[in-house]
Amino acid sequence: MGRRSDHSREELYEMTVAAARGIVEAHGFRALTVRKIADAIGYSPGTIYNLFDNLDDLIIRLNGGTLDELFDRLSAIEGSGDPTLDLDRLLGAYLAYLDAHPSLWNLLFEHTRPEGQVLPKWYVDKVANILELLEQALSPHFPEDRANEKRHAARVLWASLHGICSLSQAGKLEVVTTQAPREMARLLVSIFLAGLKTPLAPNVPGR
Amino acid sequence: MGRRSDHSREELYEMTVAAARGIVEAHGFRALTVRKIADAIGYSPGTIYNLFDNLDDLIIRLNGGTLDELFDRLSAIEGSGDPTLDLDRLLGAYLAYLDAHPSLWNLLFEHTRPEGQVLPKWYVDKVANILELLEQALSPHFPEDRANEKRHAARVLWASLHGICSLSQAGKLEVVTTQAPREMARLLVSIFLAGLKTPLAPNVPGR
DNA sequence: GGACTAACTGAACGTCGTTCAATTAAATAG
DNA sequence: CTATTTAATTGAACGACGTTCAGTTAGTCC
Repeated sequence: MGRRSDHSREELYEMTVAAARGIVEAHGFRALTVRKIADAIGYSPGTIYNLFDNLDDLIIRLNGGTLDELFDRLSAIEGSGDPTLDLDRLLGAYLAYLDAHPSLWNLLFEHTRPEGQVLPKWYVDKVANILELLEQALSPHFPEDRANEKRHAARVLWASLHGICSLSQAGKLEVVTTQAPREMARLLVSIFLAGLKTPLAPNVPGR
Repeated sequence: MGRRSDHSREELYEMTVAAARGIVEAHGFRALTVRKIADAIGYSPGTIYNLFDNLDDLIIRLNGGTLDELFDRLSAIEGSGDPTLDLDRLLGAYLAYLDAHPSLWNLLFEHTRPEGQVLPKWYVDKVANILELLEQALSPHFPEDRANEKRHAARVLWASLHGICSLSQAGKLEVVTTQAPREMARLLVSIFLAGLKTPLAPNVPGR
């Protein structure tokens, strides 16, 4: 069979990503194969390689969409100026998304590129946008001339949250509580904020 | 060819795990295949299935050894009773191991079992042993009747450290600094400890 | 020395990501 | 309107993967 033009290139692109997303949400990221995606959209595997470099590329695009969604949820909540309150809201929205789309969240972090490959700039930018929201919430704790420390703190907090969700979801924490990640994340945020309230933290890089 | 008995079953087991470890350290965990392991030890792929349930099982055994090594390094440092000092030493040893064996550390956390599979008890116990060390270091911050909170705090700290190392190693943090994980981990520990020093943290579940 | 057991092999199965010559439809030119 | 070019789509093919298992052989036991 030759050219079909049942769908435009853009339509095909959207269909492919949507199909991939559907497979991941329905059967987990281990079930995501090029052949299954092709089946789902009614095209052959080869066609997918006309749209994406390879499966890794496709996954990164899909993950980009997930980051967009996450950003939308997080940026929808307006800041109050109180870090404790704002962080609590951000955390709530984050965990709500994780609850609603565990498989997508999983794909976001469990997928790793082959060595040597770096993430494209547009992807890194999406992450930076989310980190920006965290920085905003942390702002009251840092004077303007300490923007760099704020940057670091936001990244540390983000990475820590990720660690909690990641390990508990993977069952690698020997946790008994059912609602473990939520409680642990709350505990982290409270300890973290209490730590930031102390006038000067020791051990800060560059001490 | 039939029975060879060039090696005992135990020897064969050790050889296999060692070969797997060598491949991971040399070429990363994506390069770890049953066929390559078999090549490395001079046996056929089928033999490996005489020793392990499957590749997942083999990897978990290998990871078990990594956990043992990590525990050895961490338990070698004797506690001083000062949480700041002790945590700093633990962190140092942890990061030193991560530096020395990045690929093993990678395999430890990037490997995920197929859904439904749970980690064997002996594996979970090894993790618990490491967490015990963290709990010990945190002890001065918690009275004896708050052992449960100590438990939680140790797990939160461990998971957070993991998140930092994981994300920065995967290049998913948009970090510019080269020595990023080390600095970030130090920052986390200092903020975390400062947070624990405050008599009462808000939002802690059940406090 | 013959029967039994257990180790070991290697071919085979089904799956995967990926490539590419061949085919065919749309787009363009004359 | 026809001929030519261009681009989309296919499906077979390749090499590699994890895993299985009938068949072969070497050690073990009586």
